[in-house]
Amino acid sequence: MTADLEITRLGESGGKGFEKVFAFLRERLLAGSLRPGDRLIPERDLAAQLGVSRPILREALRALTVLGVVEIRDRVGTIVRRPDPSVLNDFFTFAFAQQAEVIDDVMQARIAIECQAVRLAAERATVSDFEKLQQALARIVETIDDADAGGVADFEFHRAVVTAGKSETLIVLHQSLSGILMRSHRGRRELLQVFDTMKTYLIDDHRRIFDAIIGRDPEHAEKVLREHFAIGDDFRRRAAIGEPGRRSASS
Amino acid sequence: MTADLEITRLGESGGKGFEKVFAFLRERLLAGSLRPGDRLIPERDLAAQLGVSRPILREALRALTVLGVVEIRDRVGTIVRRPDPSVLNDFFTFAFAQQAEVIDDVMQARIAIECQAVRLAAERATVSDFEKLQQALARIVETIDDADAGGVADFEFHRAVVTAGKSETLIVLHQSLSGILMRSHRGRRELLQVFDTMKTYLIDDHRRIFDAIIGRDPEHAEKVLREHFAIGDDFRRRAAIGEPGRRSASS
DNA sequence: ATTCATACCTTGGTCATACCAGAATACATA
DNA sequence: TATGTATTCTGGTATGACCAAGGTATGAAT
Repeated sequence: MTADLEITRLGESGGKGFEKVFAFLRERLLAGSLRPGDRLIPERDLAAQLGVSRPILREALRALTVLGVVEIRDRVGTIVRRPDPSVLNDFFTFAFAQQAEVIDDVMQARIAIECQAVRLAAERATVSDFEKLQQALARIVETIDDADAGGVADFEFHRAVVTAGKSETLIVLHQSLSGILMRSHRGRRELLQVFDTMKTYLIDDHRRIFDAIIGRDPEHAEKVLREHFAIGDDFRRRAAIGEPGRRSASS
Repeated sequence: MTADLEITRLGESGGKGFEKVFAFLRERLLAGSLRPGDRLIPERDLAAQLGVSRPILREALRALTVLGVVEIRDRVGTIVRRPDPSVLNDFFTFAFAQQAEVIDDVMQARIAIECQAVRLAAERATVSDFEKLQQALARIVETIDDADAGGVADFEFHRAVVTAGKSETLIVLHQSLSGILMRSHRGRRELLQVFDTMKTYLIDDHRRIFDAIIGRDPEHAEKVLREHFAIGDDFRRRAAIGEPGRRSASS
């Protein structure tokens, strides 16, 4: 369906062109005049009705695009999108990137998200989730000797945990934060730092997390996951100071 | 200072105009070639170097603007901004507008953030933080009979807790999530649902959280905070189904 | 030499027009 | 009715131009 905008007295709208248009569209979007799935009228017409040129109208539409509010489909039209939190990725990428020193800080947020998610997972996980977790766990065992693939498997397991939590918001935040960590040097290095003593830690810890979820024990699940992060951090810390870490994992 | 972009082999960059430019700028921003405070070269020059027209270049710049990455100053230039979390609010306004059903989900994320933050707070809080928390606590007691002010005081306390955690990432996320919850109907209603039995709950719970932080006990702090949320959720649930909730707060 | 007023250049803000390519649609044909 | 083709519609992009005000250099006045 095409949403025909009721344009009324545009001249008095404050702002200079872009600001005016953007504000107008935002109002329509937030008020609900424009609903997900609606298709805006053609750019030329809309620009004319709003009293601005097409380039300016497009600036506003593009701005709404990066906000995930609308989607401009080539040779089709501009349609209102269903609020999709995934656009947060772009934002977080900018917000936290380039600040290498905040990686540890971002990690804290990831821990926060996962610890909450694992609780929810223990309550909400379905049989399907169990299977996914099982597979992820198996993958970790399989790739235990491959640094790269192992890192991916590790990440996938954690992602499966969060997914099992069934919280869209947590899933989105986790995805965003993971992206940041992935891009960081430390994040990549982490994937490579797999010495022998780490293998059992990796496998056993993840299995315990899995068991806790299966056992529907949120409290224990979080506890185990939290320890998992603590130990991982310990490993990373040792690696950072140059200690080979060939000794046992006893702190 | 003016950041002169080293343009190299632009033709091969994938994407169609806007996408190409946006990707290029994003890469520069993320890589650190462009740092906060830097001023981009004039639009005309930049457009020429990137091989696109000025309108397209402006679309990309405008997109970066809504992401809070750069700031276009009229008749001055485009300068790279320091990551400013405040733009998240504008963003979330769209992302979760009129989607009341996701409020509970967002709340899960808030719980996640705060539970992690309170742990950190118990470890990192300074004397200054203690004072802030003390004041926030006192404010809660003062405004216990005022629904509006009380709601604000409650929020301020939680904010103080997160702040005391000294994690920029958690602070940013908390602020954003709080913004969403504030704007929601349920969020506002929550502030109004202050029946008598809730008063002691409000005061006692927050005091216990405060004590746990003072006592440098992360484990206990999280436990208390989590219970606090659970009870609050219980209150809200009862209010939602119409039960006056005059009974005691026992489970 | 210092101060200050003025003209000039720069730079973002905007508009109008034009062309392209492909999706959507209408229409003619088998 | 089914199908292939021509037309229209729509976004994607490029040019060139004009405006207004911030910056700056110039030069006169002190």
